Amino acid sequence: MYQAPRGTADILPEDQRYWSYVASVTAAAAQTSGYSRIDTPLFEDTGLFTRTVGEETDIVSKEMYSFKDRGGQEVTLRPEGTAAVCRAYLEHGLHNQAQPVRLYYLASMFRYDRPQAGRYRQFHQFGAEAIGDAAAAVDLEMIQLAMSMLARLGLGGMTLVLNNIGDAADRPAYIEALREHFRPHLAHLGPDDRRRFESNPLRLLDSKELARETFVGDAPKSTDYLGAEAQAHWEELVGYLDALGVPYRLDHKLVRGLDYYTRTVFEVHPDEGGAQSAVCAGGRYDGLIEQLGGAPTPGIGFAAGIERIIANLRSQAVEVPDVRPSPAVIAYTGAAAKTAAVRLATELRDGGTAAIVAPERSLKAQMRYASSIGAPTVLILGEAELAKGVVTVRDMATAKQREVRRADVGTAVAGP
RNA sequence: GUGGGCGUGGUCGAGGGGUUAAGACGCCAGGUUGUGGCCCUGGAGAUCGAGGGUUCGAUUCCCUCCGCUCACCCCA
Repeated sequence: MYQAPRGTADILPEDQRYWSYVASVTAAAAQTSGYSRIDTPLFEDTGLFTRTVGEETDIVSKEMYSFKDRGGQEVTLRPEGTAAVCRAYLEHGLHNQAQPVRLYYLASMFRYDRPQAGRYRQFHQFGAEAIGDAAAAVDLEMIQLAMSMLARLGLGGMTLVLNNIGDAADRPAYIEALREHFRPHLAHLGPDDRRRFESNPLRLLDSKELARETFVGDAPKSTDYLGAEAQAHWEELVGYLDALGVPYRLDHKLVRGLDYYTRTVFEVHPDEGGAQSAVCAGGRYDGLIEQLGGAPTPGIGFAAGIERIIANLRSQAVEVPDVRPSPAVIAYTGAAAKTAAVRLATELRDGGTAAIVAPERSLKAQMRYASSIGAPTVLILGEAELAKGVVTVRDMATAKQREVRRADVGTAVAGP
């Protein structure tokens, strides 16, 4: 027997309601903030990701679904959305439109990870990007979009975590300061953390092994190493958040895994959550467009994990409407009635009324079938009805039924 | 890639080295003459993840592999 590939999942009819709910609510939230939908290809040139996300990041170095197509092109199933949106922004000259350009997407992403709770190899993200405006007000807008989207979904207990990792120019001094700070403790570090010390000292800040160590809490803060402009930008953003009463938690240990982030970085976590719990994460990427060959252009965005959002909808028991159809069922007895049943079903569908013909069983079994699929009404066609030119219309909720002339069935079923 | 837990019919889930492997849900059919949801009865459906080993005999013990799952790395 075949199984779905590791880390992938089938979305069965009974679960579809969560997906359509999330799709419609997130789209409405995005549009309320002025964001337009964009869709980009499922795969891209591999170089798009290696150059933007970062060669040394785990995403690029070990998690990409890359392959060579029949023409010899190196392509990769997209592991994240921002790079592709920026590519499209440049490719279609969106920098010639009024800036900033506000875009959102809802799409599958692919990462070759070991699956665990809240993490899949094929997963889905809602993402929003605002490209072409460096103003702190846009940072605020992006954060508000993330938070309002979660609120619209009916999710509570979400905490915004915020930090500022400075501009690319600020980074070297900060990294050096971190190394200085951790160097005396090198002897106490495990192999993973020694590796971090060398490759990416920022990662030491969110190391789980070191989470209890006081010398991590005492580590230098990136916000103390901001250049003048980044500092002003940061103070403006925090000022907005405070003025508007947006609750947030400043976390100097929040660093993000992708190379392109600058200045503002943020995540949203449920207060109750397991290991892989962030539902939203994002930040500013002021160097990315330029890195892709465009003019220096600021940008900011975030992505939300749909599977994680749905997990929270379930755990918080948020009411989500069922989207499965509930067609009228046409029951019949006798061979002659079958043709009449098929004809009636056709007419109803042509008139826009959902209708199906019951499976060929006893009337009792047809009724049971109609009941179990949640049919609101059953239309019964038997010898008696055929002879009289009527259809028996049974309301399944009230168990009341009446005879309706054949010609009037369409309006009787469709009407309230 | 590393480590822990698990792997019995569609689903959940007992059991146990030896005649026909419980039960529940679901599915199908009946409970008289053309009618659902409750109830009752019956039925179909499992080579007990795969391969190998120990044994007179294994689904039950051992090994390997595969899969699921949780955690690490990392991340939505």
